[in-house]
Amino acid sequence: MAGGSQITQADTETRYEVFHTDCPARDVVDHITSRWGIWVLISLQGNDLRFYELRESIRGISEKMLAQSLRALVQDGLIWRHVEPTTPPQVTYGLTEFGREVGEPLGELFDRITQRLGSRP
Amino acid sequence: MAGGSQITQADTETRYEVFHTDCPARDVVDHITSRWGIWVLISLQGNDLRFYELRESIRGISEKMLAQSLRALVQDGLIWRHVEPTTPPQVTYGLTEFGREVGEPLGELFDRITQRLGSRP
DNA sequence: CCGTATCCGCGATGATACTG
DNA sequence: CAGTATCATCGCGGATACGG
Repeated sequence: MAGGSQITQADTETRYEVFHTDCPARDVVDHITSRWGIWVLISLQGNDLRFYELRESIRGISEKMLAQSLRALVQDGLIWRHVEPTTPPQVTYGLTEFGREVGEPLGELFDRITQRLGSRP
Repeated sequence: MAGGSQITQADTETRYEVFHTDCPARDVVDHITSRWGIWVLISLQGNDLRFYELRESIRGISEKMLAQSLRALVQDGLIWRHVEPTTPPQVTYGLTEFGREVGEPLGELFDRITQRLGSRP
C-alpha cells in the first residue's frame, strides 16, 4: 500500500478492497477492536505487566476474557508472553514491535478523544 | 492529558484511570471499535459518501447496522449528515474535524497492519 | 433512495467454581 | 499466581418487511 501518509483517493479505493476479501488484516483488526483488545494494548504501552496487573488495570474485565484477549493478541504477534518457571509461576506480557506500532495510533486515538471530550472528572 | 507524544510512565498511569470511571470517552471508543464503526470511519476518509455507497463499500454490513452505526457516530460528533431535500432524498455523510482527527490514527493502524501482514493478494 | 420496525438465533460475555 | 472449565444470559447483529 502506498507508503505516504497523505490520504489520497487512490489510497481510499485500495482500502475498500480489504472489506470484501478474507484478508488476514480483518481478523487482526477485529481482535484489536474487540471489546477488550484496545484496553489491553493501551495498558501495555510503556510497561510490561503481569496477568493480575492487567486484570486490575482494566476494571470490569473477567479473567476469562482477559486470557482470551491475550491469547488472540499473542497469536497475532502483537504481544509476547514470558513465563518465569517459579512457584507460583510468574507470567509477564508486553508489546512486540508490531504491537508497539499498532498501539501507537491507538494511544493517539484515545488521547484525542479524551482531549476533545475534556475528560478527566 | 499531557500534550507530548512520548509515552512516559506517567502518561500510562493517567490512562489507567479512564478504565474505571464512566468517562464519556469510553462510550465513544466503544462506538468506534464496535463491529462496523471503524470501517465506516475509514471509508469516509478522503471522500464523503451517500448511504448506499457506504453500504456497498462495506461488504457484509446490513442496512440496519449501517444506520445504527452512523447515528451513533453522528451523535458523537465524528460524522456530519447532510440531507438534500429532493425526491428521492439524497443523504450524504462525511467526517467532521473530530472525525478526521480520530480517523487518521485509525488509517495509520490499518495501514500498518496490512503492511506487516503483506496483505493484498 | 433512505431509512425504520420487528422478530429471533447465536455467539460473545460474565459469574462461578476449580486446577497446577 | 495464572489460568481453565462450565453454564446461563443477553444483546448484537442479520433477515425480512414495510414506510417516507
